[in-house]
Amino acid sequence: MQKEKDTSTERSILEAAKRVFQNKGMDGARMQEIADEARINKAMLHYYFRSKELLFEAVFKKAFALLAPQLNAILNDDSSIEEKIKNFTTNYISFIIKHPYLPNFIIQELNRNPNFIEKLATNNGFPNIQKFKGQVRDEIEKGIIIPIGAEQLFINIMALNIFPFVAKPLIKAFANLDEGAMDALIEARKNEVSNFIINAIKIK
Amino acid sequence: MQKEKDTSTERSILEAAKRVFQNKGMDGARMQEIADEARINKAMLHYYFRSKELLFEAVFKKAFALLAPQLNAILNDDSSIEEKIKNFTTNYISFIIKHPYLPNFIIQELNRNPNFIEKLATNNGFPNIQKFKGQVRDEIEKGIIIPIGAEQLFINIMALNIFPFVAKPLIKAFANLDEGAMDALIEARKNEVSNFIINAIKIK
DNA sequence: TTATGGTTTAACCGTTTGGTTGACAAATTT
DNA sequence: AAATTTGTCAACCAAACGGTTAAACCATAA
Repeated sequence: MQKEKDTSTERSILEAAKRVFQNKGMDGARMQEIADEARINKAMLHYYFRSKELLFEAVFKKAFALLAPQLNAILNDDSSIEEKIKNFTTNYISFIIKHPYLPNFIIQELNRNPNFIEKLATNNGFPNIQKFKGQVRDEIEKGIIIPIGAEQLFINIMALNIFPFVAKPLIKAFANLDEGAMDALIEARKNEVSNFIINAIKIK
Repeated sequence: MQKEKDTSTERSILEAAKRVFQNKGMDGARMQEIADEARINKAMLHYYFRSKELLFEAVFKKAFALLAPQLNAILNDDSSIEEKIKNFTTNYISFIIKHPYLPNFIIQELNRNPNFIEKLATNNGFPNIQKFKGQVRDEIEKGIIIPIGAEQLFINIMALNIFPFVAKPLIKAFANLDEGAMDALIEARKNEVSNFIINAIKIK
């Protein structure tokens, strides 16, 4: 029929699979539901992707490929740490507001199967902390920021940016927030978070 | 046989169910596996808990009941915010090191079924932010800490404490850490995190 | 000793699951 | 236009699933 490698059928399967896997996870997802969502026969899923496992892998890799460049922005960019934190925080939160399912999906499935990350870690473009490490040491030496391990700072930045999306139902309940108030809180974090981090590490 | 409400069988089912549910989640867990783990017949699971759903609820509520008092420590305690942050951080991280599965389990299952939290929110002892809110406003007025929304501060504290456990596989990969190095990093956070937060909010 | 009532088991059941098959339709090649 | 390849479907399958049943088991009370 078509010669394009990306058949329209293949694309609609991937989109449907993305929606279902992200809502229900690997274990909770059903092949029949994905087929219905894509409005095709269940046999087609196997024709294009052979098995549930492989279809899931395709979806997962695509999701991860979306996230990775965002993280490389803070790890491999050349600007100062303060600038990086400001840019990353605004950009990352805007990005996740558009893909709210993403962090949860990746974290959940990586915990289910930690070896999974090895299938990704070999790819080039996989985020790596080396350059960031050097930069942190540099700015500490120059007296720009207080002494802190690059790994700890990196964890803190990730945590403050990602956690609210992951723990949304929990936070909503503890703080008595409805959906709208929670979204407003997250929106405000675009500025709040970078100020918080910079306050914590910058020498005035 | 026994008249105790907590039969040894019931206890061993709950323990087995905890292990299996925490590793595989509600959808990934199998009743047969729980039975094998508890070394009893599968029918016993239904005899004591009627259905998978109810068994899961029992495990989930128990897990949540373990976590809730930890959070109330920071929300409803009377000491100053600085003291609370210091105590909470050390205590909470020590606590989670002993129950590393907990945050992930609760977050994962709450995202799968957000209505679930309503079954818990009615209980007394359910964490609530009201008192903490007043305290934050107070210390801001007195010039002890910088202006910050209580909700934002609460999210930040939760994020910095909990996130590393939730995102462990991801962080390990990005920072090229083996299990031991990662554990050392987390251990160090008992002090790191409270310093970081206090640096960020305290007026010197 | 024998009823009694909670506890435990092996075997079973209907349904759902991921996956397969074989026939057929629509392109592509010859 | 015939032959071949690629795409699509309804029907099917064996295995796994959560849950049930009926009979056995066993400590205690009568």
